[in-house]
Amino acid sequence: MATPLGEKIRDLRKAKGYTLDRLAELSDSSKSYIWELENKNPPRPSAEKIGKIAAVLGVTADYLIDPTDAIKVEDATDNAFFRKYREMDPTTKEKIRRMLDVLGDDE
Amino acid sequence: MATPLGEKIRDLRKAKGYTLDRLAELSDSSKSYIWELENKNPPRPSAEKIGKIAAVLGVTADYLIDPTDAIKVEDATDNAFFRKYREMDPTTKEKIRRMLDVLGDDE
DNA sequence: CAAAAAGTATCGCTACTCCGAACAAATATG
DNA sequence: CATATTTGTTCGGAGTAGCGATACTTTTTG
Repeated sequence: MATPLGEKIRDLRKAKGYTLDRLAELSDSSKSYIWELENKNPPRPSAEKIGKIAAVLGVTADYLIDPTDAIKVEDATDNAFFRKYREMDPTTKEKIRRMLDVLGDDE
Repeated sequence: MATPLGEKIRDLRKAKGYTLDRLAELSDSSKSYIWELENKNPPRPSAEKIGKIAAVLGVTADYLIDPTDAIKVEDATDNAFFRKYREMDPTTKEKIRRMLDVLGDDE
């Protein structure tokens, strides 16, 4: 009955020790609405709400929005790659990005 | 008349050379709605729409949502790229990494 | 235990999302 | 030029986000 979004919000909320009411007031929402996000499907919140909730819960909006259950495992190789990538000049970065777009086409 | 969100979307759309129609179809929206997001005051899109639009434009949803200019496009682009990279299969990631090594030689 | 707090659930309402389709402006093509 | 095509703009309306009110159940706390 719960959606990925709902579970993420509840887990994060619990982890921070917030009640529905508390999270609601921190994110300019109502208790009833937070509850609906956690329990009712399908939730279709506004970007603004998700942005505020994400900020309060200390995660990115992208994480909440992503419908997959993205188990994020820290990979040292990936992180090293990203650090290196970030130091490249803009045009090189652009090239790499396009490379990924192309390679990403075939599923 | 234009909001921060609207300007961001338009700038990114133009930079990619997309028409309203093209961006609309890539992000499962309508032409008229994309236009409203870019031009009308104040837009309050759903998280889902923003997520799709952000993905198509190669930035994070957080960048589009953030009303202040705290997040730089370049950072948002890099983060969106990294997120995409991490979801690739190992052999593709390997290819990208080697690509970066090659391009990093010069300069 | 009793009271307070937290969670569950529904309803009515207003304002807004998002679309299709028609219209206008711009640009391509002959 | 004319006009075909592509792009951008506008509008009406169906459906829904998100709130406050209310009421009930479960959990916490003293």
